[in-house]
Amino acid sequence: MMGSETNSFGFSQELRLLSAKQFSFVFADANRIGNKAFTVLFRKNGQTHPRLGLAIAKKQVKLATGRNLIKRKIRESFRLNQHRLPAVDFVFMVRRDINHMDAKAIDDALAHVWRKTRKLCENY
RNA sequence: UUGGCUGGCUGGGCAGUCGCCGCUUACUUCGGUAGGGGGAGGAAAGUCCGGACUUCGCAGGGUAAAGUGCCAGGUAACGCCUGGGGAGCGAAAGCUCACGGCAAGUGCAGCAGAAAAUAUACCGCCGAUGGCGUUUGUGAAAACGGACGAACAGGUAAGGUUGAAAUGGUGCGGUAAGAGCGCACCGCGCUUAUGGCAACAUAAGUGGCAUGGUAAACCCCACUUGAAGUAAGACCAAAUAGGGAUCCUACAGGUGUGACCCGCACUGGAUCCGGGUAGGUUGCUUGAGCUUUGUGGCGACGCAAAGCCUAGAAGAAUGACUGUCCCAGACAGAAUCCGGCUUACAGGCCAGCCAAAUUU
RNA sequence: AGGGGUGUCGCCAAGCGGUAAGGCAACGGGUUUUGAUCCCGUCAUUCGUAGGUUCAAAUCCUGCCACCCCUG
Repeated sequence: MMGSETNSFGFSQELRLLSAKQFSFVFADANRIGNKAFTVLFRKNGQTHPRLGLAIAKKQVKLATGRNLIKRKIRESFRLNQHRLPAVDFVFMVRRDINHMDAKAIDDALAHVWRKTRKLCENY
């Protein structure tokens, strides 16, 4: 069942939010999910696939290595789960508590976000 | 072997699967597909210095401002590095040092202390010399002399409890008391000689102490510096607004350069046309490059030859998962590029040196 | 990425080489029947931190740390 029409688990340009306009579109009228690690905004995009945008603030995560690590984690998880997600645009923002979390806790937080999104979108 | 010092290297390895960003080759229905190959650091960091590169009117003169500060060398350049000198620390190997000038000028030093920069007043010491007082000797008297006293003139800077710092130090002589007043040694200054490119060192002579401290106080001396920064800038170009180039005239005023002055450019009129915001392309990686060998130099480093191409993004790429091995992986992520400095850093490896103990 | 600035008591701050002002707040006491007001007293051994210069540093110099602002 997974990946019935597209077998690829790639992460190309179409799956990302690229311009400021696309980000503004999400911010203008967004649904909000939160947990310990993230605040996630999402909005239906009218396409056949979901898209991902990242907004990892320097204020929340000080070190560049730390920010890179978080972005990689999110992208990786999104890449592997992309075919189970509804066609919405995501914008991920981080909370300060993420500094004290290990890799496994961040994975759990991401799984929580994907589950919650699916549930909310079924109600549309 | 233990402890210490110095210099350098390294910064998890291997295999598989799924992904990301350039390059290159082939195919292509021009969307892509397949193969090959590459893809963070020693600090990529702080932005503290120095350059390259680019633009501004091409940076000329003077002032101001800022920086550097023993000497010599290295370098594209430096506030960096190397070697040397001096001072300090250490038993040693070795380490540390903003290390020009207060005998050009000005300023500053609370409290305490006699006094804080002027060698003089005060306390004190002396009172030899001169005068004064008392007493006494000689003498007829004038006068002359002796002893004692006060501290009037005067001499003196030895001593004076302080302080961060007190006007060369110690000893001997000397004296009324004292004093570089004299002498010896030490310190300091000056002169000469020798060694050294020089900083400086050594020796001899000489002065009789002059030159207290503070320039990370103003300052003086020597040397250096135009400014901004790749979001610099260049090119292609929807929109919108009116400007731009060339020639001529004027030199008053205004505007412009990192601050000011000089200097310089522009502003006026006539003639002729294209302009440049969003967005895109470029700048963008071959470079004071790396490796090896030889060679000159104590060394930093230079020279020569051969070989190599080693990230270039634009929401921003190196990761995730699984297995396995070990000592269980620190600090940390390129954004124009180099040379340094500074700061962070689990551990591991190599070389040289010093000390102690032991063994041969 | 580049450029600029600020750190002094719980808060707002002055001081810029010689003993760290002041206000608010807090605490203790007085006045008052009680409260408010008012009055008196207490409150900084290391001025963000580590060194250096000086006899003496919050102040001068150097290196770090934290926070804030500007350009786009």
